[in-house]
Amino acid sequence: MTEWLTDDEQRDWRRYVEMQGRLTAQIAAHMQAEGKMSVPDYEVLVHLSEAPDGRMRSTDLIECTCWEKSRLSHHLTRMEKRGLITRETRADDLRYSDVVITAAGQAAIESAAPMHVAHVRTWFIEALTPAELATFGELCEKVIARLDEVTPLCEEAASPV
Amino acid sequence: MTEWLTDDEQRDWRRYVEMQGRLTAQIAAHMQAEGKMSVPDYEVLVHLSEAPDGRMRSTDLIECTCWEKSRLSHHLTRMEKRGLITRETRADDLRYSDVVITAAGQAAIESAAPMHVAHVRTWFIEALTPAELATFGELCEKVIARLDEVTPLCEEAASPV
DNA sequence: CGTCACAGGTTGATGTGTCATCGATCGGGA
DNA sequence: TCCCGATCGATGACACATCAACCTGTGACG
Repeated sequence: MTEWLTDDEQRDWRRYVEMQGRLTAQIAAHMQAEGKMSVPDYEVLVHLSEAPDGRMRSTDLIECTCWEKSRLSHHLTRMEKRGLITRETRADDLRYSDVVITAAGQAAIESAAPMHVAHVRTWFIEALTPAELATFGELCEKVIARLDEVTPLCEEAASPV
Repeated sequence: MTEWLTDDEQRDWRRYVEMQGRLTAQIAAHMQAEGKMSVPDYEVLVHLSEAPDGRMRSTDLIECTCWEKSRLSHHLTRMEKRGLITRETRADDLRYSDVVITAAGQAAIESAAPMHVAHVRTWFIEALTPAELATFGELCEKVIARLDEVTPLCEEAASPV
């Protein structure tokens, strides 16, 4: 309707943007410095380490992470180079390939996880009371619901003509 | 204290992570597709277009954006190549240089701004009631306060020994 | 007047994300 | 049996972010 935001809307939007930028940067920097890995590395390793045999198909990793397949592929190449994972083509269907966590990857995730949790706790969870945190979570959920609802419409609106 | 998060804490943290990832991706993708520019382009152009004469020193842009100077320099190089800005060394102090928005840059920002506002409105602001938005903003503010408070301590804690 | 520390700004190397495209394999229907 | 479409995954080109090193005016201090 309106073309611009009200002062209140703008204030709250900018607060969110500032918070998310700083929180993301803070966590990424410390993960890199102390844990010797990037946030994306961490994400992949968490999923792998929770999977049976520390092994998953690429397709399932895409599902878990919501990444694009090319991003995953590139990232796995780099992680393989660093010795955190290996790739194995599946015998039963040659199109698929398994991603397997290595011992080094396992060790890395085990040392990084508690640190990451501590950071989330320090910079985010402890900033709010339990009730506030619950409220915050619900509001995030509402935004997610909005995205769920709106995204398909946009996809359709963008393609025709 | 604890090494892991409670179920509630984890749920709310993951909601936040999902929301922020999807919202960021959604906005960036549409800015690129419809506005023909990236979010960083947009940020630079907004500041320039608001400055008198559409002109600012690099140093002041760094101040506004909170970017590293090398990031700004690289990005300005790309924007210059795309014709959105030009650079001019200042006559009075050769160390400084001015960044100036071009007519094309002005046109680009003027067409992109309402679109960006509409997206923020659609995917974020309208997902919440005004009261909820205000609450959300306050909670963000609390997290920011936490970051303000903790960051200097971390800097100190990270360096010694 | 030197010279020297420093700040503004650039550059190159490296790691990362996205897009478009491609090669290969499987599964189903003529 | 043979093709055909769909799917998995990889790749190359490019945009972006960070780090470290660098060049160069300026201004302060001897």
